[in-house]
Amino acid sequence: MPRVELARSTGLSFPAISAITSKLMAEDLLCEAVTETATVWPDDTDEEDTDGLNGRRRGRPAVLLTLNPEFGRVIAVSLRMNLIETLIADFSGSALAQSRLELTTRGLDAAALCDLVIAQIDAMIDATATPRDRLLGIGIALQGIVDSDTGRHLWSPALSITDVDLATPVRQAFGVEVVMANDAVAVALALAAAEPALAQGLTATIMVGHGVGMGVVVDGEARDGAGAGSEIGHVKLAPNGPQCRCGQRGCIEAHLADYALYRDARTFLDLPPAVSQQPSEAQMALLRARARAGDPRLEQLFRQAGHALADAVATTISVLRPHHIILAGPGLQAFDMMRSAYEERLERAVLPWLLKSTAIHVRPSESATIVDGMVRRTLRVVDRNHMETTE
Amino acid sequence: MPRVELARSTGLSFPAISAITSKLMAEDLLCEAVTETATVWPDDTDEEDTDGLNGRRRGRPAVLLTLNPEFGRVIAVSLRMNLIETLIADFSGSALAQSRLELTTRGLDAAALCDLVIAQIDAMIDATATPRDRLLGIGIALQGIVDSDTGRHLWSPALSITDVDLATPVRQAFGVEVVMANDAVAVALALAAAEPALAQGLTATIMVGHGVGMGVVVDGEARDGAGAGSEIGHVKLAPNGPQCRCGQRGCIEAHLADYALYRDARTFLDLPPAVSQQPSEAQMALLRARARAGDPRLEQLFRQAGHALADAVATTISVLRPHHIILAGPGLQAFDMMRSAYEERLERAVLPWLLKSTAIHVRPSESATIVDGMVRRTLRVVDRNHMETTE
DNA sequence: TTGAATAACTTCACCAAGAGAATTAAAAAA
DNA sequence: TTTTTTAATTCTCTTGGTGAAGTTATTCAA
Repeated sequence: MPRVELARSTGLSFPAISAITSKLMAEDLLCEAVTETATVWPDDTDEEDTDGLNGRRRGRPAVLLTLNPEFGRVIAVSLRMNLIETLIADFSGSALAQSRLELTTRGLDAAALCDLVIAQIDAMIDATATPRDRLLGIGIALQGIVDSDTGRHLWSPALSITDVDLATPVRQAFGVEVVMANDAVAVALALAAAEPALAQGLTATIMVGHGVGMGVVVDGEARDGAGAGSEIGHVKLAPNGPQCRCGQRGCIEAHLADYALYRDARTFLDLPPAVSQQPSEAQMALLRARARAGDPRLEQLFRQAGHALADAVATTISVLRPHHIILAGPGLQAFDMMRSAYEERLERAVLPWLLKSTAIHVRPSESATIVDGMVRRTLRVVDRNHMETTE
Repeated sequence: MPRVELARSTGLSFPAISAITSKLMAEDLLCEAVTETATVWPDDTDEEDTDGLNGRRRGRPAVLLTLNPEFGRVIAVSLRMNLIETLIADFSGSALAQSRLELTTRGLDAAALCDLVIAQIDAMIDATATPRDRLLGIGIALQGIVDSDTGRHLWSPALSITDVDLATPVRQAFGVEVVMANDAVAVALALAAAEPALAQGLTATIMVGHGVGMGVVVDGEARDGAGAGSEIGHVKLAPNGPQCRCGQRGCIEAHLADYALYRDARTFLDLPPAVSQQPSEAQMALLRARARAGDPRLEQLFRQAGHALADAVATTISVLRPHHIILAGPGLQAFDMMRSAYEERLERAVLPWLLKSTAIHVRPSESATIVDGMVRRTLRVVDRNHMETTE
């Protein structure tokens, strides 16, 4: 945040940083933070003189620079099974307002969907009294297949329509940049931002929840274009496996996603029916509770899910050879029940030399992670465009 | 090749190109080609004035620039099952000499392997009377797992030893840059260079031969670091499938690689034994001939191989979502017998929206493709280093 | 309180890379 | 020969950066 730190991290010289930051401050994009009395310093020196003055050092103290939160705002939308989540954030990424709209998404046609998304965005703008010219960008995270080149939404389990262009109408409605991404990419970004260790090298985030998706992040940044999102959930484990929502059989998702577990459990257990085959969070919690209570059939179901998860990880390691794999999403709340089956299968499904060179992290993230990550992605794109235009 | 073309392709201004090229010419890196009488022009104009003068146009003709072949030389080594192939090329990438050394690679220890590789390189230098200071780089393409960060050779089916550091001794012996890569990456580069259409966007090259590997090329360049090479061959199709050389079971490779096909065929057919379980090219040709002659058991074997190939393609598409997939390597010489099974399986194993957005190309390349691609890779790295140091 | 000491910034002179305009060069067409 | 056309160079100028020196704000020690 202080200029010295910027100089160190960018490798640029000190005068260059000075020039750039003063230009950005003239644009009101950056501003100097109020000098706090208890400034925390990075403890990168091995000196013994750690005096009692709360980490203060001699010399002129660094002036902290922050993004001016008032420079503008971005809106992130997460569109998934029976849920449209919307969030508006200021330029520093802090949330100002959010909304959740539950509805049967599979009942929508393309026009209705666009109208709905636009209405949600409008509502956010109104709720926070955001001037139109202060809206800098809109990010839409989608559950399903996004064409990385065109941004079109090719297919989603949440929708009965295919090949939807959501970006163009929204861009026309608000006249700002619209960023489309797979929701797993958004989660991957949020997790990489939260843990700096995961923002080093190639990180693949497998998100297990309503579906099974994957996002790829390189050095903390989403990969542009092809290769950013992945449909690991629709890799086939067996030619004649269980039915998947995608229409094919034997997909990893059909063994591992919440809808698959709930559907399979209902064949031998009395459980309340799910709306559009999509169990709610409460229903999934119930399922886990019953399994933990010791139902051997449910235990077997979660063991099979563990196998499927191991196969997803094994395939990802073999094909992508990432430095890190993050297992994320609400589905991981049942990881304790999958663990032994997962580990046993993983051992046999990946070459040991590959397994050794990949670190696997389990982070059962919440649903808010999607819009959080999407805000980051959108801000990043807005930033980049701004640089290019004012350069 | 001419300066105008460089300006167009790089987007730099004309004076900039002039300055850069004249600097490089002073370094003897570039030189002007002799003005040929029948200069071939790019036919990018739609003008009707295509006179009979063999494509000549009005105006000052462009001076063709070429890399000075005498600027230096690079050596590429391909290390694979029972074979060490070596090639020395001039700075323009033209081969000057090559050698093939057949031996039982699995009998070597680390020191013997290093000595052997160094001896092969020495032989190439001597054979072409290359002054030591003219050797700019050495590229080594390996069958097996290469650690993209350290360049260590973690595991190879061709060797009984694991975790070998071949780069350091070779670098010390010759004092030049040593580039390590998976052999599939080398093939991918060679194919991308041969067909400009394949050098656009993300291209995954699946090489089927002694093993099954994959190389990833983005816009004609090998991806650096993690994610360049992939062990798609060791993705598992079934937990208890056929035995693979890697020690695990059910790998794609164990259904598809030449050694697997030959081994399985020998269980029901009289065929000459293979050296170290590695059938020769002649033996594989014999196998294909017998299958084409109409042996139903062999036809079934190749159909199963077709299924495994489809699964490899399906997994690659789902995880990587590339623009192009190239199926390459000698194993594809039997593609006609795999085709129907391959197509039928592929249809069921990939989401149609993904399949539609990936172009699949079949290129049964020869073995020389590996060293060819490795020369390109090495030249590219040497170039880059040169730029950085003289900058 | 008052001056070192220290560290964060700033200013200034300078350099290098590239852009645009005008100039020179080499060939075909008139 | 002269004109036209296209390639390449030269010149000037802007821009984005560096290094060296100067300025400012703060702690510590006399």
